[in-house]
Amino acid sequence: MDGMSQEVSPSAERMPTIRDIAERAGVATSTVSRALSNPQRVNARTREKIERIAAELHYVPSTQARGLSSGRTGVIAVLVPDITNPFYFDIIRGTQYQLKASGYTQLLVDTEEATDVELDTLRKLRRSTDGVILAASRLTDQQLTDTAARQPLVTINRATADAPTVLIDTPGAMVQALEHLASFGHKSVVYAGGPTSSWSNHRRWKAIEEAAARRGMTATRLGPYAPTALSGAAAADGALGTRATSVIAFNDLLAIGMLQRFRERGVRVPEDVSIVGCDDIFGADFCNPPLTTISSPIEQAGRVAVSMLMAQLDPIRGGTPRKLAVMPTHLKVRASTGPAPS
Amino acid sequence: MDGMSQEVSPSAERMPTIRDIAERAGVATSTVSRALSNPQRVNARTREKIERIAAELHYVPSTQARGLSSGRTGVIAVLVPDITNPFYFDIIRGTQYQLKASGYTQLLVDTEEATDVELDTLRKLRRSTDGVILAASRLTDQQLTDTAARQPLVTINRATADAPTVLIDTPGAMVQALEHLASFGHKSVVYAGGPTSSWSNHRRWKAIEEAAARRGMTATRLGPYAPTALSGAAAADGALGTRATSVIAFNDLLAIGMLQRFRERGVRVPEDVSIVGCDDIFGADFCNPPLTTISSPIEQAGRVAVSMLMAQLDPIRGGTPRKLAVMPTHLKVRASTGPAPS
DNA sequence: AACAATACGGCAAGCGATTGCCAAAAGTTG
DNA sequence: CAACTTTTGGCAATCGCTTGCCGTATTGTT
Repeated sequence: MDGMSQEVSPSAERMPTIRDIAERAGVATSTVSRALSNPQRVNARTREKIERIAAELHYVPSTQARGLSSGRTGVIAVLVPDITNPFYFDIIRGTQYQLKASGYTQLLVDTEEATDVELDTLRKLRRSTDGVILAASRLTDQQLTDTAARQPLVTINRATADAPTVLIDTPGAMVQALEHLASFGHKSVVYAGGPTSSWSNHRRWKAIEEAAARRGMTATRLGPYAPTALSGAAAADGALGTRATSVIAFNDLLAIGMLQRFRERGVRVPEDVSIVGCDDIFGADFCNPPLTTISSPIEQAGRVAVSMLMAQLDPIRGGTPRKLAVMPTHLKVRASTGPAPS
Repeated sequence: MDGMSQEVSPSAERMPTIRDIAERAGVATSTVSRALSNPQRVNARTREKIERIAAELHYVPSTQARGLSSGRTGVIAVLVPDITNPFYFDIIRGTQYQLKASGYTQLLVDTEEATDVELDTLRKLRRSTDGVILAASRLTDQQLTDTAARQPLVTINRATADAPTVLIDTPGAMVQALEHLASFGHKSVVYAGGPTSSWSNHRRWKAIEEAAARRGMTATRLGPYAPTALSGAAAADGALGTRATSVIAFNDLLAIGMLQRFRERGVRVPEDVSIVGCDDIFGADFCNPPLTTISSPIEQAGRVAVSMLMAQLDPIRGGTPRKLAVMPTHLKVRASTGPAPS
């Protein structure tokens, strides 16, 4: 008995390498490498033998070594401003799903709504990823251009000339929302704006401003507010100050926060004020009242972003990469909007 | 002009390596390596010079190469059963925050509530990560033991003898919930159970069963239900069949789904039936009615898990690793619970 | 002043794969 | 059957960085 020599610490036994396999199989390491990652390059019998031994040894290739020599890492980074914002769940879901299907690993990073964190992360990731998907980037045009020149990139909800983009057509739906409100007799609307550095925020406001002008409605812009339920209180109070009868919020988080604040202050929704959110996040359907909001196939946006990135990484198989994909949106009418108070 | 030779594709220019820096600085690569990752090992003047050159060149070390030679990857994987379940947001937030502070990169993986995906991921990750945090693992005890023997591991909400664990004391709060219901005169409670493979699920039921027995209440177990709002409909219908006056749900997702279903069916909450959730997720405070639920410092659980893992990875600095941390919980009473119908 | 200790930098051997190049073996063809 | 092509496998260089081992240069100790 030599039970004393037992090793307890994890990963004590050295991991098998292609060399171990090569020795056992009586071939060179190059053959093992080919058998495992380029099967048709090697004789079927040899390959089977190698595969069997690899399985016996519980061989797992080292992504590090593979990446070092091949130049590819098999990792795609997905950067989102705030991981706890439910809007990004579905995007993340979509990218994760599609990346997995393409044999890539997803590296998820929360950039904390901060430009410098985003920039810094991007820099660090340049070496260790094959590409990145940038959701709702807070970067300036110049920064984005520079970044796109340095690493394969796809943006979501942020148009650039330099990188493929997936756009969710919320501005289009904002117009629908406005018409919906107009049909209820609302003459005035306030837009509870999001972060100044958000590109979508500007687009949404522009769309509302224009559509309101066309319809002879008064549109007021408030904010910026942080895109969180907490900020909803400030936004609600601000909206009340304008005496507008309806509000469109930058996103559902903000809208839900406003809903809560209105309730606290005894303002009835939709009797006294109508409110429209944006994104149709988790919770929009069960808040009180359920929120009229702008819905879109967000998970699909994530999937599309991945496929655009894949096309960029492998231009041969991917064909001419699409430079722009626009996801359709539609207004989902629930109970937070109603006739204007008379 | 030789504008023709311009390269357009991203990452066209070769990335600078320590060799480039070494040449420019007139030192050996080993010195550069030390200056950058072991600063006190090299003379201050040399180091500064190297750092300056590195900055000029926009040098980014290759994590691949670093990992290959050092054996450490700087990556910690966090595995969660379902990335879109809001419960995990805060955990993820917590781990992300703490990992970043410790200089690690977080690799987030969704195991799709599937044991085999979990196992497979774990295997692949063995080579490419320094450790893993396993939230609400669906593995069997045996599988968990094997895994813990192979790679540094910390579990959340799943006790093992073989790995440090962070437990959220929901069973304790279940007792509180039961007493809360009892004080309202409820004589019967149904537990809308979660996935069979969930360890927490069993613990929660055990706690309820015992506490109910002590108090002379009738406790019925229903399920298993998928821990999603969608399954809430089935759970609600099931609960109605038992004629119990109160229900405790496996988690808030399920509880919120039940809330919606009860509303559809004209069952009033809490007048006809009281309902208690678990986790206090995003949405629990603004659903209709706001949900009485079990709350805990979840983000902190994530942070604690990371620090336990760090202690495991570096036993010298980390001191004797704690094997168990229990996060306190408490009942958060909102409007979904009330007096038993007479 | 003689000796020991310490600081600093270089050499070179890896880490575990991939891959271009080459030679031997096997298969084709007229 | 000779000449040629295709398969198949091996050799060895690389990828970029870390690190053990050594030789000097510098500083400190009696």
